[in-house]
Amino acid sequence: MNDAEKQKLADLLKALGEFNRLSLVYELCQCKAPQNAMCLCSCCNVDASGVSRHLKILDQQGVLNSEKKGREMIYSLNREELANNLRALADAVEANT
Amino acid sequence: MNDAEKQKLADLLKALGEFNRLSLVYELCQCKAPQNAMCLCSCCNVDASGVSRHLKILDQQGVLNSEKKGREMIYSLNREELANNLRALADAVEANT
DNA sequence: TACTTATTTGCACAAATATGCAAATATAAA
DNA sequence: TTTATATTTGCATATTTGTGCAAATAAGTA
Repeated sequence: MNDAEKQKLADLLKALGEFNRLSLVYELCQCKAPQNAMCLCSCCNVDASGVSRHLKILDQQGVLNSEKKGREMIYSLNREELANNLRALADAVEANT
Repeated sequence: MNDAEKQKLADLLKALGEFNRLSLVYELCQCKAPQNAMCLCSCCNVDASGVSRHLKILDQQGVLNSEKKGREMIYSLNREELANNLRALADAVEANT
């Protein structure tokens, strides 16, 4: 793994490694249907602008899928990619044992 | 998942989500045998005190096993626990799909 | 058009974080 | 005991990060 890949993974883990952002991930985890940002505010101890910023960070790291629908932003969890990234690290950790 | 568990997981992910600490994890990943801190310095862009601090953080989050041996601290990767934590999150992410 | 709602952005600020250096500590070796 | 090596800790500092508030933007509704 080269430095760029390692930095990318570190950025992903850092994005997940904040309480309110992880709460957003778990909240979206429970949702069958995509949710708008206001709907996600309730699981967080931050105001709308804070939620917006957290969602943006998660989106930038590929954790979320986002789509603008009218005046709303609709988010859903990018389940497969996130799970794959986590499992790849788990596999690496157990390799060379 | 309650708040305490969520905070614990966030702390683990944050510990992993820093470039030099993730480098240490990958370095230990390659090692068959446990390593002392000086030996691990080489994979990091920080001096010995910085490495010491990073290793302490990883240790506190259960990522590493540590043992004092003479004047050295010997570290190894807590492979199974780390892999299990990552896979548990991956599983949660893909649940309710 | 005017009004409401959803989201983002600019700003300020407090707290956390990563870092290097020097000193302290611990332990092995001469 | 003196010296060398490994690690930790205190301190200062620069940077990053999370946050709220108010204003700006975007888009639906009356």
